[in-house]
Amino acid sequence: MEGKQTKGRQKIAIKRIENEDDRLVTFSKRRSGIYKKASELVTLCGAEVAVLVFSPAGKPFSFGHPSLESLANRLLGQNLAPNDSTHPLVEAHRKVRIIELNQKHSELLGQMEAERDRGKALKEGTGEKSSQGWWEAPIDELSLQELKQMNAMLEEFHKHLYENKNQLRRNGGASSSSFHAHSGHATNIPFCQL
Amino acid sequence: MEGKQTKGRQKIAIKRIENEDDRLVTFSKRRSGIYKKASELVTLCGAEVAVLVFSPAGKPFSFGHPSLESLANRLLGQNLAPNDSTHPLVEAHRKVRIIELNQKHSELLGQMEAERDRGKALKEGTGEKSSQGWWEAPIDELSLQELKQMNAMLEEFHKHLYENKNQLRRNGGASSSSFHAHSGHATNIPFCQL
DNA sequence: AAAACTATATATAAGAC
DNA sequence: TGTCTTATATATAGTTT
Repeated sequence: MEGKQTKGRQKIAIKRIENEDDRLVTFSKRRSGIYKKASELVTLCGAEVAVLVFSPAGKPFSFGHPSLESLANRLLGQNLAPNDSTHPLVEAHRKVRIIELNQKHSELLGQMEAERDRGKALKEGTGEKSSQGWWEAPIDELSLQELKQMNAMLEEFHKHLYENKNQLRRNGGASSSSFHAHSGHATNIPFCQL
Repeated sequence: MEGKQTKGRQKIAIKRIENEDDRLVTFSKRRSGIYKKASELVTLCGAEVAVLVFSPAGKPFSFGHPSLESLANRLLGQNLAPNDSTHPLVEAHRKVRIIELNQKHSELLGQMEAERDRGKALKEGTGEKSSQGWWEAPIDELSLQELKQMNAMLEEFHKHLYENKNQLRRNGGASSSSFHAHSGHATNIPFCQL
């Protein structure tokens, strides 16, 4: 008699969901959906997948088959010998890497500063310049080696997130103010939520 | 009059696809699907997502969100004190953390047993969803500072890509055979188009 | 804030090109 | 491997419990 019980699934535009409640629910539902898809891919094709998600509030969630942690662990775990936590070679390499990064960073800083002054390029450009995701092409060519490094970084990243979240946050203000507006209590972070 | 033109989508069990061709096709299709989902999550909820996938052959693919690199960089940059790269306490704490992670991991392994992926979402098709790059939203919230770091990170990342691309690739042989059928020329990679 | 529940929008298995 | 099509399996928006 009455038309329908519910409106059923409605079409929505792929743009930020303004209503906070809806956004949160959607975030939760879709995150689960992605995990499911990921796990199916693993099972169906024997692939390995890791998914890292940060809620808009800044909380980390992740899913991974051998798992993000697994791979990172294997890597870090090695140097993680019984007595000596950091393998000298690894540390050394890392140090160098960081120094390089900093240099690179400085250079870019200058360029971007100029860029910004000339008219905040990134903000308004918006549309079409993104015809092809920047990660597409290059990533395809990544070596396993690279990926491992990236994984290790993620691991590190996560770890530090926990350690630092509540403590060091006086990093100059600027850097930390961006996201997670509301007090990130985040004392017990769901590490790998399935 | 003939019944149907095709059988349409058929139900399949979530278990390894034995036929290699089918498996590869499925891997490709689903990977794309996951990337799309990931990008939608980013756009809809302002989340940050990174997906890392290894094809059964060992070839890496990924879909990434800026914050990954951005945050990682900020972190690494920190402990990157002028003189001492690894603070003993931090190291110690890390060790414990990893052990915990491993345990956690073992537990989870039992529950999940699969995850994998596939990619490429916004690319080009479907016009409308790409009206706004997935990174737009989150980027808006990023401080210039963040952006700069992110760029540095990406730069570094890409650079290594090039350097290693032709060299270390003997990772088991299998890795190179799978995808990227067409010669990955990829000489001029679109770095980070802002 | 989680489950359940529709009704519908999407993703995709099969094929064909 | 990419692309397209078709018929169907799934994911999920909106609502309710």
